Amino acid sequence: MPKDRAPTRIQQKNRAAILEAALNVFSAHGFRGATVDQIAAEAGLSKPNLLYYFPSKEAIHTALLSGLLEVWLAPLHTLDENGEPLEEILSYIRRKLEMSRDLPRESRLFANELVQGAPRIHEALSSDLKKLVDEKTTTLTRWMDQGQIARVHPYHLIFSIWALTQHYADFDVQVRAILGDENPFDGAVPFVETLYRKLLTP
Amino acid sequence: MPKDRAPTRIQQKNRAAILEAALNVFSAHGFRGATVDQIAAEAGLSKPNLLYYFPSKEAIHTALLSGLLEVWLAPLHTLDENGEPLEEILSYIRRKLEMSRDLPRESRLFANELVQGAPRIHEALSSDLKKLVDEKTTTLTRWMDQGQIARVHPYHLIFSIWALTQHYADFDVQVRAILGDENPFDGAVPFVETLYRKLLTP
DNA sequence: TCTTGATTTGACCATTCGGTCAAACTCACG
DNA sequence: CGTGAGTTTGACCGAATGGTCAAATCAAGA
Repeated sequence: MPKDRAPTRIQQKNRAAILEAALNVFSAHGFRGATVDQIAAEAGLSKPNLLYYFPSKEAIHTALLSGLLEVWLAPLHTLDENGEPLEEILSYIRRKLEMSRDLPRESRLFANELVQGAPRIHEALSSDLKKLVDEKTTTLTRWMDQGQIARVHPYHLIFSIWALTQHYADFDVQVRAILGDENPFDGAVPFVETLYRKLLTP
Repeated sequence: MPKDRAPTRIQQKNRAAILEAALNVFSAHGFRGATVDQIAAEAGLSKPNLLYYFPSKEAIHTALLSGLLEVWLAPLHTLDENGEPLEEILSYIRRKLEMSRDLPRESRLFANELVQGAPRIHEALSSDLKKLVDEKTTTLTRWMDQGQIARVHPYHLIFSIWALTQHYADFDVQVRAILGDENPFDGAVPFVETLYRKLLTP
């Protein structure tokens, strides 16, 4: 394996290619369904060469997940307690919808992991994610106490946003099977916006 | 393999045990992640004995999916065009939530399949499912035309119901990691009901 | 250029997996 | 009981898979 000194150009390029390929393969087939050969082929490397950069299939998956968790939670981080409540929530929702549209592989990577019981990220859920959500629900609750948005169960409000937005990435095949040629997001954006305006307007 | 005459008691019992075990294993690990040995062990049979009842792993999966698709879509079938619109929709939603609570394995079985592109049920999506959804959106649209419920995009209304209700089964680990000991459905039922009342009240 | 560490690979290995088969066992019924 | 169909299994097979290793190749600095 490469020394843990400053990474060479080749190391940077190959590590990036591997993670990109792994994102394709893991998100499409799940951890167990993905093969090292498949990832190596997609990254343009031989299998032993790939295993020169990451010690195991599991290590690739872990690196991918932990690297993307930050990206994945970024929109919720930006929910600003000092902003205008309804607009803050709506712009969070819009960003989540954009992520479903622009980063569907990332969404499906997490969906695969979660639906199978999150064996590899259970830890992060009950620590990092819970902490972040608790922090933001505090803000939501304050807004409700001040009558700036309608009072609803704050945790379920967040769950509903996740469910509604990620549905378009995770279950894309189903959505497209029903909508046909219509672009899902053309209808989804105004639908979801209307929904949350009606729900949250006091 | 057993003759296709009237199934014996043993055949009935073993076939049922296999499908039950397969539901456990496939819903927890996905198609690729499940092994025939695992299913056989859970059904209390040896592997060759299991393969005496079903010709292959794929055949078990197919039998399971097609058998459950009917169950899965039953609640939407019962949406009655002659009923009271909002109550019809709300009782559909309640039934879907009950299914997430009582049949989470079935939900995750389909979720696993869908998130990986539905390679084995794509056909059923664009025929049976689309037909059913088209039929019901016609009813929804008529209700909107008559001003009995608010006008929203009918397809996205259905997607939102699926997303919100199935989320509690499919991403159960995540929900529980955040809610802790609180029973998810205690909060989900009133939350979702409020949401759709506000959305759909004209 | 030469050397040394970084990179790449063909060959190989152990294990797992889906599936087969012939032989053995069991059950229902005449 | 006896017998034939229905049921069960141990042993086995070929392919796929994750991973290893020694040897070969490459690249950059002295």
